[in-house]
Amino acid sequence: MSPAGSPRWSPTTEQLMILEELYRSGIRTPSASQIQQITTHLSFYGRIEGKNVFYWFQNHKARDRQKLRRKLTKQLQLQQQQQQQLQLHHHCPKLNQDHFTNHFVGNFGYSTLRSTTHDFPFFNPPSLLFQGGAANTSSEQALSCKWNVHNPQSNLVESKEMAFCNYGWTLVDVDNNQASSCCTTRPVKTLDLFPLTTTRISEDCTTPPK
Amino acid sequence: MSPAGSPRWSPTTEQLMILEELYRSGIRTPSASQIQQITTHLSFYGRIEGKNVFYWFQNHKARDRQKLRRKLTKQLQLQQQQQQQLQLHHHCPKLNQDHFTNHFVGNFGYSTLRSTTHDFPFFNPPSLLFQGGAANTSSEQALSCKWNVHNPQSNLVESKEMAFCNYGWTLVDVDNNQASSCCTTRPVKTLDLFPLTTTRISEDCTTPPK
DNA sequence: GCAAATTAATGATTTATTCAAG
DNA sequence: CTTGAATAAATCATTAATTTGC
Repeated sequence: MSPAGSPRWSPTTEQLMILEELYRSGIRTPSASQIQQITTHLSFYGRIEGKNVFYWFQNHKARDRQKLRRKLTKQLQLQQQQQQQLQLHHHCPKLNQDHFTNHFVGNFGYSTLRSTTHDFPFFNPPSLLFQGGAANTSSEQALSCKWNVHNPQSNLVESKEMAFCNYGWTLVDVDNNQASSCCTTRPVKTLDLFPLTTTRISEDCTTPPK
Repeated sequence: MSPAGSPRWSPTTEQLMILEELYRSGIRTPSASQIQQITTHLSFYGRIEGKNVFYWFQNHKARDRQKLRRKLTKQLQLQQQQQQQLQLHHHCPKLNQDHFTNHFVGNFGYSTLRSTTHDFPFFNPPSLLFQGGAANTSSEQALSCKWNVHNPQSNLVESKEMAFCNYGWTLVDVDNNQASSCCTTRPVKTLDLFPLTTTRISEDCTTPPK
């Protein structure tokens, strides 16, 4: 029933574990090069394509956020309920200073949580990686585009290449092996994503965080 | 000041005219192959990349919808205002049949328009096109992915290829030169997008619609 | 007329929502 | 119900119109 091609990728346990490891390590929106490297690496454990890696991170990030939001709104509701219950039970016993103070503190706590929901405290920027060769410049008329750009700062002509990333296309600076400057430039470093053999992965993270 | 590389593409007049022509002809979400063909065609009039075409359609469609929505809400507001004014001036003169009829017709007109906003009456499905060769199957490990899928219906193994389209990646059925069935399958026909020489474009639409 | 300063369009990204397979 | 895949909405950022003062 599923000999060669299932219409939809489903990650093997090892693939999932590695992906989650990478996610935990801070990677959220891998670049094209990263995706390629991850894909290559994970294809050792089973069929996988670049788009699968791409979508996995996309969804995982989104659903993390979603989970957080729900948690917070639930907390908020609980808090509000508790407040109401307090008010109900005590039923305006005196309308004294204490009453108002309590109320205010409650609201304050709420708005704090809200703002936390918006700018997520997602660790440090992702640790990036670029291999020596980068994406091999394949046939000219392929679906990836290449072009040259004159950099007024360095007064040099850099060749750019379109690669998929972050929905749609993203630029890959071919010369520097670096994410293009047209995106908000994040600190891009040359780290190795897989410095060890992957056996180290199966250390203790047997239960993926629910 | 803008010799080779501007960080952002800005379409030439001809390019714009052709794009709008295509849009008017019904194309909304061109497939990878379409984008490639359009890009090739438009590159005759100036620098252009596949992603530009892709984004252009994305944005144009979205902003069309937006425009429509605003128009309709404005209409709605006007109608409601008029109704209120009517009620103020006439001030329940008789509460007769006519009054209610009027009111009802107003609301009816609105809700009809609303539903129109949702499932857009965008003409017929886009007239598609696929050239003979399609995307040449370039180097194996490039940023586009290829794989095989077993089709239970035809009992054949089809090769698929990832191409960019509709945000992120989309499948291109290499064997059939046809958009993948994983997307909502629209009637795909083999029509020529540019049957005539492009000189026919500059007929009368000298002023792009503001 | 013509540049500096604002504003409006619109190209490019990111985030949220939806669909559908398992 | 989970989650891979796809689409739509919202947002950011740069360019082009335009206004304004000279």
